[in-house]
Amino acid sequence: MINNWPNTIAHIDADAFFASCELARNPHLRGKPLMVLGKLDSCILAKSPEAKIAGVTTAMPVWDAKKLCPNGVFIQGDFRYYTLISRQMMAILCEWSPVVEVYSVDEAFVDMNGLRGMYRKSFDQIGDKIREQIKNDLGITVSVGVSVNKTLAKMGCEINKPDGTTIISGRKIDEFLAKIPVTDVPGIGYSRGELLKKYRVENCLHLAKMPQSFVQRLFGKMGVLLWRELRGEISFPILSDPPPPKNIGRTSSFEKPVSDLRMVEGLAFFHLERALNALYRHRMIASEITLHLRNKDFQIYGIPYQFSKPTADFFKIAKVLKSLINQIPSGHIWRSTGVILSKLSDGKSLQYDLFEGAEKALNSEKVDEAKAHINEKYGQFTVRSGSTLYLGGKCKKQSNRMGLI
DNA sequence: TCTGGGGTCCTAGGACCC
DNA sequence: TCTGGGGTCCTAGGACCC
Repeated sequence: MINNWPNTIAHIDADAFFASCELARNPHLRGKPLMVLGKLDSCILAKSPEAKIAGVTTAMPVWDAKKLCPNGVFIQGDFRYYTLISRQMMAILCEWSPVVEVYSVDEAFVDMNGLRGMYRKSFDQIGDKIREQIKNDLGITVSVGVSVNKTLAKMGCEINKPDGTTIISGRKIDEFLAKIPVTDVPGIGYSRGELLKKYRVENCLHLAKMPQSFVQRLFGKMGVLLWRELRGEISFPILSDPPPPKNIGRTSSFEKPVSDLRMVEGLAFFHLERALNALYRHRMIASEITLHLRNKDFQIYGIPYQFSKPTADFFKIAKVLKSLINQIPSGHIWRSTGVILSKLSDGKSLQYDLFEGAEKALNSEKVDEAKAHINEKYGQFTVRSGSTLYLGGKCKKQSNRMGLI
């Protein structure tokens, strides 16, 4: 049988995900402007439709949102709960297709090839059924876009939000692109948008009809990949097995900028534990650590250190971190700090250094493994090192505010 | 826009080698 | 220390995403 859909991908995107999750467990708040915050007195991470109508935007500072919505409901984000709902949403998608790429906490790509025959339904009907099932089971709404590749599926998903299904068939691509500004293409942000404006390329159809040499010259390799997707070709296949991370970083701001290096040390060690928990979860080891700092003018300082061989040993890494903290230039006021573990490799290739004593290394690893196990089961900071106490009683508060305990 | 935290990919250019 | 040209590796920084 001839298949006039050479490739079919769906993009599923939850509508105002964090806010929808809160409304699902607090139905009495429906109809009110609701906003989810990163931490207290910070910025808005998600908002209900009512808050959106009032003019609240994502990343807006809380005090501005309070002016727009004096009677609004402000809720501190509960990322563990959102992760739980996210997993359930992904599980529903896996019931529909064997190939699902989890793209972010609230988004996924689904391989739709062959599903039409299997379910004896149109793509439109399948999209509607998926939305219906997620709404009934989880109490949140999602939007669905279906097209020939990821970029077009994602763009389609955006135009019928919330709670809509959009199909962009191969024949309808040009008609669709003509209505969409170039800055709505995922991969074209502010600066690429500004550049295209100078060439008077404003809608996506215009961009898709430009010669390849033009996009190559302007945006290099990435530009050509995007341009091909706009033309209905495939540059980005679905990755149902996520590749291992290349870096693991954990950073955050201080409540107020600080110059006291003991405060920097406390927060840096706090983030070292978080980063190592993630490293153990992935069963990986790191060859490099960078102490990450940002000053009050938003300039970034990174102080890197290369290990003689890849490691995941807490004590070894903590000692290095301490030495990096001693290298911090004086006379600065810091607004954020953290730790980045990079040059990661598979932990199974870990070789013990005979010269420093295999027994010590094994014991140290046992402690780390037990800690990771407990933290995985009972929460991230059930067991942690004493170094984070430098936060001077603020550690618990800080982590509470990030919704991590 | 007065700015949260966690990532990825690409590119230019310097260091180094023959 | 200057003189060539070509290759590779690495890093910093830009741009973008959610």
